[in-house]
Amino acid sequence: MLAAVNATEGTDRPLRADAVRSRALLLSAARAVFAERGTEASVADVAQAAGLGKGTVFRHFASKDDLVAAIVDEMLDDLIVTTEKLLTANDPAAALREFMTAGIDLQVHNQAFCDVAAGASVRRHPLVRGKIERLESAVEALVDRARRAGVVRDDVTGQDLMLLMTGVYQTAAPMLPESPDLWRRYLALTLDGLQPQAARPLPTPAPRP
Amino acid sequence: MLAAVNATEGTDRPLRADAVRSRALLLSAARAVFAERGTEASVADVAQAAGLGKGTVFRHFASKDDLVAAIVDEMLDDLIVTTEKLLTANDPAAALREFMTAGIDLQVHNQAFCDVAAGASVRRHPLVRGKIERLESAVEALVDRARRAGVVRDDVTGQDLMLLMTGVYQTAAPMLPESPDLWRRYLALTLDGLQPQAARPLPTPAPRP
DNA sequence: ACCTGAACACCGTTCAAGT
DNA sequence: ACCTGAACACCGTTCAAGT
Repeated sequence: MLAAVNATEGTDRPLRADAVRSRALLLSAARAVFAERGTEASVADVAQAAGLGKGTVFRHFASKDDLVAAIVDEMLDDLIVTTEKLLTANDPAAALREFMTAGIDLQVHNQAFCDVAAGASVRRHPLVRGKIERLESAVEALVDRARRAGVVRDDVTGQDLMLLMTGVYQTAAPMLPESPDLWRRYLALTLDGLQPQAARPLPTPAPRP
Repeated sequence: MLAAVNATEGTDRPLRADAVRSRALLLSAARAVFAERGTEASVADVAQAAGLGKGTVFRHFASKDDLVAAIVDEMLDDLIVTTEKLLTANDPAAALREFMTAGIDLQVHNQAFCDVAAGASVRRHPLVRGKIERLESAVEALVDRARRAGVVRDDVTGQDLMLLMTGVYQTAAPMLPESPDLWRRYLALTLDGLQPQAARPLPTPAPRP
């Protein structure tokens, strides 16, 4: 019930060699299993893929959510790096489009990431929330640049772009088994709505950052 | 394992009076419970809310999915009626916007409906699939009218509008607890992208109907 | 310190026993 | 015919017993 016996409980004294190995095996197994079958794959499945007992999972991660959060955290790091690189790209409009493409691609190829992008409980996990905010501020900078270049309407925010990124994926999701590229259609449609020329006043303000 | 003992198994001889009552109690309880807490509420909870044993649920519905499908089916019927009424509205652009609003409103106020609109397994249920197709053809007619009036770009289909309806909801979903009206922002943004003036060529064709 | 599997409270589903 | 709750195979999580 309480804070649980995480390997790094409070103070982080060094792990024993076998524990280091177990942790790495678990993370690697979780990456593969959750990517393919989503977060509803069982903890027992992850433990088996790692060649360990399922009790060991809970020695290293206080809950299944904590394990999922660790995986998703890595993926968010990758996306943050990609986004920050795009901040120095030549074409600000293309940079914005490439951020959206990278984020949606991640969801298409990783079932775990799109579970989280949609409402899964891991979204509220402190580790994940923090990373989402870091990503959001990088995207905010990306939008600012595009706005100054006059290639995006001036009433949209970085958070809008973040939400639209997952929204575009979700729009196409029901058809993706039959039409794996359909998300590109709804991305294009969304980008058309983001043009300054298309702008009509929005009825609801962006939520406070 | 097999087709299961649904109350209307194959031939539908009339139900006994107590069975009619039980079925009605179950449907009514399921409506309330699933609307509030989504489809992850347990069958035991529905049974308890109906004042019946949980075994009774499976006498009337072969699986939990069948029960959810019965509820969602009713909601789709309502949305179909609303949509068909809109076919005779004066303003074709407003009619399209009102369809989207009605569909999103349903998701905002009914957790079960938005579980299904997102990828839940019930989406593939034959009962639900059939109703979605009926709704889709009504929406197709709505789009045709708007297209002929020149108020919507000519490369979008009824299915596009259906997918966008659930997509707009999903876009706002993570923020809805804090900003319950935020979906109106993304609906407006999406409608801006649907204007003929905003249209740039789309990279991926609509899936075959 | 770390790993493990049996044990617990849940879930959807089945079915023998009651009316 | 219909209802019921115990029983089953799962799930996430805990923890005593092993190394």
